[in-house]
Amino acid sequence: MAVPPRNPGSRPAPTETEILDAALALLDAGGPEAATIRRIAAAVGAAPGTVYTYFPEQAAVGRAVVDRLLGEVGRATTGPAGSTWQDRVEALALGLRARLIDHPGAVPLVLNGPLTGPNALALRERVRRLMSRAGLTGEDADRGLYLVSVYVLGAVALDLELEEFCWGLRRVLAGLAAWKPAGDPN
Amino acid sequence: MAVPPRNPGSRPAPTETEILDAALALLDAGGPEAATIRRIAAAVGAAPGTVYTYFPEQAAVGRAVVDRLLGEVGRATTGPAGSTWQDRVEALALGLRARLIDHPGAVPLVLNGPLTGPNALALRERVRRLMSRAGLTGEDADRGLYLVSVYVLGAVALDLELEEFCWGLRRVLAGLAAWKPAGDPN
DNA sequence: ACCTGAACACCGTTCAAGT
DNA sequence: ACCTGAACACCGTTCAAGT
Repeated sequence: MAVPPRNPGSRPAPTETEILDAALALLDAGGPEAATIRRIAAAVGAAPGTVYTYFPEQAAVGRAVVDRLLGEVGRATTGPAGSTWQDRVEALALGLRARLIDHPGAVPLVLNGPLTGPNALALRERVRRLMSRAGLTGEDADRGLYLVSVYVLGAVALDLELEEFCWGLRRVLAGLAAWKPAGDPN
Repeated sequence: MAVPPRNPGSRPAPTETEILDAALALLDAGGPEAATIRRIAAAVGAAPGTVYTYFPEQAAVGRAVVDRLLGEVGRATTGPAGSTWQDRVEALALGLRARLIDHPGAVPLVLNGPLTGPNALALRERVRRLMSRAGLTGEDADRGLYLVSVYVLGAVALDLELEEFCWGLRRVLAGLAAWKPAGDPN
């Protein structure tokens, strides 16, 4: 019953990245229920307990997957220089929507978590700056950010088509634009 | 080892209502993970398998709980006769928010389901009629309904305070009101 | 220091057996 | 016809034991 230190000739110790890759693949293939610790471990050729070397609990794996997706949104969305804040926020919202639709199994993870990973915070800060450029400062900028976040997450959870999504998003952004300034209705 | 047909002197066979009561109580007390089939059965003094006499699977219990909550929203919200459609929609939105905040453990159930129970459909029809009164007809009424639903669910998922919630909701309704009509900005 | 794999305390769901 | 409770195939998490 001698146990080889690691499966001989097989993979070396898994990377945190490999674990997240496996988790996302399971999520994509089998929905939110499929990314179990045991299956993730099996996918990287390790014992279940090994996952706990990298993450303190199952939920932490989910949070890391979510933050990776948010990082991709931030990296993929580079607004054209001359665009308005609405266009830039819309681009980020569409990017987030696209990532979530690519990985529907991850949507429940996004809806449950408090979204406090580093990429989440960076994205939040970025949108806050766009909001303030729109005249929404301080608390109003935060509220505007919440409004947009809420809209995107809810729209994905309710399976809005792209057309409906854009229809509503523009309405939301119009509502925000009309708020502070004295109204310049062109 | 003779087994009495039912726990002697104890409860008779559980009602569907009793099962839903127990599920909601567990949800309230212990969050979304707590309402397991086994615990629901224990709470009504029945064997686990008994639950399957009433519901074909665990998810069906969750859907029934959600539809009960939506029914309460509809029954509790009777708009004052002379109010505008915005006021009525806002009242329904606030009612839904209140129910969900009373039962936070049920929020994930609302976000996952397709919301097709009878009470969900009735509520949907009611909001659709309000929307059409606002000049949003046909597809636009549906989109407006989606927009409001999306907003409420997302706002609850992200823990918006009442003040933020109303701030955003009015912005959303203003965006809707400004859509079809030629604009009567008072 | 890190990994294994057995063990613990749970799950949802099914179904033969009882009444 | 309906309910029981054992059984099956899973879970997340812990931890002694090995290297």
